[in-house]
Amino acid sequence: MAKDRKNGMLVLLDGNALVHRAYHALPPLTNKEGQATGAVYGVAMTLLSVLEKFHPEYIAASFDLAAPTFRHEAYADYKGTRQKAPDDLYEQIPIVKDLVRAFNIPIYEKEGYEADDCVGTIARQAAERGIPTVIVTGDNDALQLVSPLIKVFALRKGIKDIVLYDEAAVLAKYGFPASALPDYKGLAGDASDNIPGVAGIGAKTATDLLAEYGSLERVYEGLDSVKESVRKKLAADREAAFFSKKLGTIDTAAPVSFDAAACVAKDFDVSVVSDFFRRMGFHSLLKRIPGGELTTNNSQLTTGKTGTKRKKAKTLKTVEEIETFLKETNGGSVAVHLVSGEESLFGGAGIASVELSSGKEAVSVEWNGTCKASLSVFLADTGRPKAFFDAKTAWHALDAEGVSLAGISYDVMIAGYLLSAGSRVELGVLLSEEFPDEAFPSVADGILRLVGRLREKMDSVSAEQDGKWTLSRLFTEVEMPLIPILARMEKSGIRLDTAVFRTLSDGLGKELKSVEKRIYDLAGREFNVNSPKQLAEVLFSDLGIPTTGLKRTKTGVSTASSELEKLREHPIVALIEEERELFKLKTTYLDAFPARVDVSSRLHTTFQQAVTATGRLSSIDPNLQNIPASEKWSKAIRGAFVSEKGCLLAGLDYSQIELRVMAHVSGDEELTRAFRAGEDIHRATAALVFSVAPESVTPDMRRQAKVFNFGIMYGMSAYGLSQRLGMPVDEAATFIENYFTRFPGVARYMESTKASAAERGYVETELGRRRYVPELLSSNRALVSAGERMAINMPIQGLAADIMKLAMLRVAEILPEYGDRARILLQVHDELVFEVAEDIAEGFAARARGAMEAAYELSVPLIVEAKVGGNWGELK
DNA sequence: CTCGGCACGTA
DNA sequence: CGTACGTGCCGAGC
Repeated sequence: MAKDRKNGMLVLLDGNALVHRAYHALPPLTNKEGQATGAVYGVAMTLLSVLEKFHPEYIAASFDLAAPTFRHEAYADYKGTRQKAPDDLYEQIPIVKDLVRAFNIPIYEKEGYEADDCVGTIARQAAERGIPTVIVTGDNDALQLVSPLIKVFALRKGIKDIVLYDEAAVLAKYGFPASALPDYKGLAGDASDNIPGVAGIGAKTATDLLAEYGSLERVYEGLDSVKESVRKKLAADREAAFFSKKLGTIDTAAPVSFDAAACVAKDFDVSVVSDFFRRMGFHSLLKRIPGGELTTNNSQLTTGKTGTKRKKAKTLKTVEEIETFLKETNGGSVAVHLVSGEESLFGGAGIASVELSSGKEAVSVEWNGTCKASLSVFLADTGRPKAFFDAKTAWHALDAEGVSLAGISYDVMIAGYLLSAGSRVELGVLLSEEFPDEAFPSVADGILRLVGRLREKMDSVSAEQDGKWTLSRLFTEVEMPLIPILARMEKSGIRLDTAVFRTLSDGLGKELKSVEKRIYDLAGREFNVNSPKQLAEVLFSDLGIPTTGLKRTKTGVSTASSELEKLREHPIVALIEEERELFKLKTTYLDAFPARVDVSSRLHTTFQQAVTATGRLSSIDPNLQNIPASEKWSKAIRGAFVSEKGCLLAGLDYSQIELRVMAHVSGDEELTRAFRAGEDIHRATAALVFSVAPESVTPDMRRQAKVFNFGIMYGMSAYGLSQRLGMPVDEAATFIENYFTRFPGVARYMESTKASAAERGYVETELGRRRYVPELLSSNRALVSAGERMAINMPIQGLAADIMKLAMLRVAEILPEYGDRARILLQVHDELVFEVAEDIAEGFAARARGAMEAAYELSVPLIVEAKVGGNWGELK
């Protein structure tokens, strides 16, 4: 939970306690020099988590110094029973100090004092000045410091298991207030520090005494009223009790003094921290430092906030300066980069500043006051063209602050994606690929430069495309206008009846228990059914089921359901399949989704526009494009996706869009004829390949033809087909041969696509969307075959995706007529889900259907089926 | 802890 | 040895 910027909070790190905790929580890691780094890694992880979580305004760390403390001088056995920590732990302490210094964090330490004395003293001093403080430690001793202004962030078992203790949490844990913890040690002692306490008094008695008397002193004052058995023990060890309390008390009067100015959390030098992480081999942590992924080994390219080697963007502070800057752009395109507070580990949530670049000049503007107001006008102005990397995310960030974004003219993320669909599109990657030797004064400047570079590249691709459509047209007329539509869909979300999910989950939980029990009975022992490894062991070794004819995976015999199918006779197989099915449903959907709904019970996905190799959208966090649709579960699960009161859901899906597209791109006469005649395409296919009259096609023949139709589009082999249909390979081969004789246009399409892909290295859709297929250049035959299948499929799947995007644009055009009474919620590749006011639902569905069918002209009809209902389950 | 492999949900 | 995705769990290895 990110806090506001300037929250005035102080974070104090107990260096030694964190090192100890991290050392024991992680396996013994080493960097490539063989240096032990496990504890350093753990502390680095913790530090990053703390910064990401609190964004403190002040921060400091403390470490023990070697000299003995007053505790050792007063008590020779202090920590006497503690095993000396291994050398490779101590070796890491100086490295952890380097880590802390790399982050520009001051260190407080004092000879004769332990780190927690320094931490306690600083915390007390800060609290006296009204500064809220969080102590980060791996040690519960610090809990005694908890007060209204002081909290303790304590690592427990691992390093991910962290609890933030305030007064109530300490009281709940111990049954007495935080301040009484030293008294508790006085009574019960502390074996880990070899603090004796009162002999014979343990946790239970100590807690009872403190709950009643409040402190050690009061216990002894009221000794007469304590029951005899305990009184005797207390009386005998009076001196030890007070001495133990003293030993167990953190000294908050250590000779250190909190210097707020010195502790102000400064933006650190990204290159220093990233160099440190590289030296340690912590490559996975690089991406957690803002701008860290943009740094190269020797920090040449640093687009983070504080790289030292590049000139800084000028910071504008007044509305006049902003207006002057905008005026000088002469209405030209301005690149915009919103800097979130999160991007600085010492910032906070929300937008912190905005970087703008006109090409001539790059500036940064703080996001507050009149500057924010002035920028808002600019951002909402349709007439001011603005370029972004990932405009949709910016749209949401601005929307969250009540600012509208219009005039999105260029998104370099989308442009980069269209130019290299399939490879990952990240700003840092694009910049270093296009401008390897340059540093940019601001991210916005890099974006603006990319606009120019990617536009040139796209123009040159478009120049070699001779159809009606080109990559540039696809970009300008389809992908760019789609951005605000997707943003609105994501913002709308879809309502989930969480009660339905919870009830289903409970039911499935019980069902799972019973299925598991039956599996264990049959197996003769308990094991983890969800572990393919353990399952294989049980099936093939314990139960002795023969593995002949089964596929193997890298790690052993496959237990995929298609393989288990072959073991049907054994009663355990059906149970395993049921277990997997129920488990998947429960964990992926039923348990995960209710936790993600907003206050209105709506679930918001993110549609990714720049990831798939074919032009489809993808849906993540959560994926709403793979909600079960099977006969068995769709009613229960999709039924819980409901319409708002007074509204209905409308589901409009393209019927057989990919097969229609295949008919279109292949020009196959028979396929085209069947679609034009409105025939059932699978039945028609079956009639042809089985050489029977359409009316004599049996359901099983139709099922086989359906498998076949899809198989063809994916470039399926005879072997694959035989597997799917459970027939011998030669029979499947005959089947395929027969198909291609009956559909010669499809055969020609396959061959010509493969040939042109091999020659040019890429395939395209009719709208100019391109996919490069480097696999075709491989010398590995399997890879080439895989490449051929991708090449065959992409123009089909891709054009279907293009058509759907066009349809979304056409539908979005009619939405304003309905005001806020109709909106798009979801896209599931060939289906759109709308939420519409009840009274107009049917009428709207008819309009939207018309828009979708007219989205693009194919040589065969595009047919859309529309259904209206109160929930998603009723729409199929 | 992080990440690859497996399994499985969708079109 | 059929395309395109995302997610959850396990278990090896960092």
